[in-house]
Amino acid sequence: MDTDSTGSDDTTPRPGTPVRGSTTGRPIMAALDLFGRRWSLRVLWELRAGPVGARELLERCDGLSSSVLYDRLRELKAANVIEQDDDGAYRLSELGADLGDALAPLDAWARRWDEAR
Amino acid sequence: MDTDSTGSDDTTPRPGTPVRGSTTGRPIMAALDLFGRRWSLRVLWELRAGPVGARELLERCDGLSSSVLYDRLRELKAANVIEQDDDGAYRLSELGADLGDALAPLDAWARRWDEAR
DNA sequence: CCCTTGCGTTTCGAATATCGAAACGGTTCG
DNA sequence: CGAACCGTTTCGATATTCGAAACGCAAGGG
Repeated sequence: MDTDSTGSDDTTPRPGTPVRGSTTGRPIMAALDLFGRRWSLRVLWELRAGPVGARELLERCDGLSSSVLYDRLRELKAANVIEQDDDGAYRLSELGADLGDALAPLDAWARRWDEAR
Repeated sequence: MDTDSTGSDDTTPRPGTPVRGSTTGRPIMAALDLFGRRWSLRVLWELRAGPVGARELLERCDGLSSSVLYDRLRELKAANVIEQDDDGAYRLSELGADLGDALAPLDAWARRWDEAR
């Protein structure tokens, strides 16, 4: 069924690949597509602190269903943002850790957003 | 239909409000919910450069349907991230402009992501 | 041994979000 | 008047997500 052992598929946004809503292939557009999928950013967020197993991710993200979680994990893995260690738990790749850092300003913004409520 | 003239509704994430997937109301969770909706980040991205009309937003975001666009515009407006000027065009609020800045590292990351492909 | 517990994972019908195209009302300009 | 543009709404078709159940596997206890 899937000849690609990496788990990638042609619906996973990657830089250099045409993306939903944009045929330019600009990296930011691929990123906005990938992270615009529900729970995508949240899963990333929960992985910042360190490796987390799939079942614990489900507990931490109340309302996330396992089917969608595994869709996201597949996509993020195919995008080289996360990896899976030998005991099955998921963790950010080197690139993914950078992404976590890139998301810090968003966290800071959200706090200002809260104060301005 | 809607008694609130600001256009807000109880499905629009706001800081201090319980959010899909989290009852803690932590600001970042509300943000991740709001921006995890399809086209949400992209619309924000297209507004960074300045005011844009709805019909032009539709052209810039190939694949975005008008119905969803207006859902997003309503949500972002209710969240005080964007505003609408007198001639109908949309622009970032002060808070929204800060958000645009907070998203810059994501753009930088996406480029590194592209290089590491 | 079996039985329970916890894990990562898959399946599939139901609920919801998004698409896609058409239309409405308003304004401007010829 | 009528064509062209605008912001906006509607609604059936399609895609995504939910939600709960189950599978196979490994570890540990009775």
